[in-house]
Amino acid sequence: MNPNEPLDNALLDFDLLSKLVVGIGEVSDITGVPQRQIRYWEEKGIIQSFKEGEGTTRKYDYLSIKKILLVKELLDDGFTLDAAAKKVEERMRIINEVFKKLADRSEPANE
DNA sequence: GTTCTCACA
DNA sequence: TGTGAGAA
Repeated sequence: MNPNEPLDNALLDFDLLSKLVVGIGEVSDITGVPQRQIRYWEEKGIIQSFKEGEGTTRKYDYLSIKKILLVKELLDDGFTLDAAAKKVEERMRIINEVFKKLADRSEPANE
């Protein structure tokens, strides 16, 4: 973990992460958070998922997974869901900005 | 495999 | 706040 973050590596990660879409089962396996808990948090509104097309199963993208991971850490730090939700929202704001920039770089209109 | 609701601690 | 079980 160097203090400087090479954008080249970030671009590779972004391409991979942006395509990462999994169900609640995968998310629970990756994050280590039980499905009930994930649904529970979503029920509280601290995280949100999306249905793909007319499907019923929840789909989680990297941002959602990141949120779940963040909430998990926050809760472990002694925060409540409400407190964690606030911090998560602020964090997501920054992450969204970075992703937007990454997306812009990842889609060069021309060589 | 997933979803939901009811109930309990 | 988080989990159990049953049912679809």
